[in-house]
Amino acid sequence: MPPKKPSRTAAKPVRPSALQAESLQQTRREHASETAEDYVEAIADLTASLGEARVVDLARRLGVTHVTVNRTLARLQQAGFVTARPYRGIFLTAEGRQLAAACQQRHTTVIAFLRSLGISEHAAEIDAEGIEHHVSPETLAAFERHLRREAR
Amino acid sequence: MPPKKPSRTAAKPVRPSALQAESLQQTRREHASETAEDYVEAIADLTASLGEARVVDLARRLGVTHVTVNRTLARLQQAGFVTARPYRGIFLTAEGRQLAAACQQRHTTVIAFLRSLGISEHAAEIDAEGIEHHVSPETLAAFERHLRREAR
DNA sequence: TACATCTTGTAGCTTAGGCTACATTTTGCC
DNA sequence: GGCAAAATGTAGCCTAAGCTACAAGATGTA
Ligand SMILES: [Mn+2]
Ligand SMILES: [Mn+2]
Ligand SMILES: [Mn+2]
Ligand SMILES: [Mn+2]
Repeated sequence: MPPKKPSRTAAKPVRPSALQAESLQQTRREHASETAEDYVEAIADLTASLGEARVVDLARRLGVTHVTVNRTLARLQQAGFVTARPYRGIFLTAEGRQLAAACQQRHTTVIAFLRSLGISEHAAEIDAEGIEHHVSPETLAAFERHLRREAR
Repeated sequence: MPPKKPSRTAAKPVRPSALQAESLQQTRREHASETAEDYVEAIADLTASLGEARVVDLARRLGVTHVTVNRTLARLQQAGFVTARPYRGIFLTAEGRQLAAACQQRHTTVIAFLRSLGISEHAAEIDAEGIEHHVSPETLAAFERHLRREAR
């Protein structure tokens, strides 16, 4: 017989499709909030070190043009994370500060966790910037647990 | 004096902007290849279990409509990862199979690593789907090292 | 063989996030 | 105060990735 006749009436795949679909949908949702998270975190960092966040500073730090920053800030304002008046600095709302604090904390934890595995500072910084947005509360807790165990 | 007069002549921020910009740019590059990776991996899985990958199967597994699958497949064909003839199944090129194998391996490693930290199967599956694309070779090696250590 | 159902394809819409080019406002400095 | 440079804003372009609605081909079964 020929090697593999595709049976039209689906035999069960190894990894269930429903679970992978759920995972991918969650990943897409995380990507949708990722920009907001990186922006508020950057704004909080800049405000802490410079007293305010300006469009150019954000553009430099985020690695995009000031145009991209401007349009994104408009959305973040709509979403209630920042306040901005034309030609003035950018500031976080209470909601924005809360999100920023959570993101800063998570970012720090992810980097510390990667470092604890012996990963170089440079690679840890780079990988953490992407990984952080896909770390569920359960996984974040496991990272913290591992760090506490390491500290013993 | 007022609390914080923003000095226009940038004092050095805590986290250097250049490093964060580099990290974010790398994250965006990873997102650009993410769709291709998830697709070839799904095509390989389906081909292994069903003998071929069809548009509907991919749509179900990826959690999107068949329209989205169709347009993405056109791009993957352009990129040389898959071959497809109208109304026929989808198949990987040699390059596609190579990418799929690497992604399957990495996916497996990431899940095993998360499980080894005590994370539940469900959370591990979901988080791995996002995390996998942001794991550099150095970090992947660290995950494997940790798994070998655990196995002792 | 006919026909209903399943599958695949396509037209056209939306949003997000990049960009260049150019206009306008603010700021620093003489 | 005036002016150049810096910062900010805006118009308009691109691509990716999602969608609904509809068209057309393929398949299985009566
Ligand atoms: Mn971050
Ligand atoms: Mn990030
Ligand atoms: Mn994935
Ligand atoms: Mn991601």
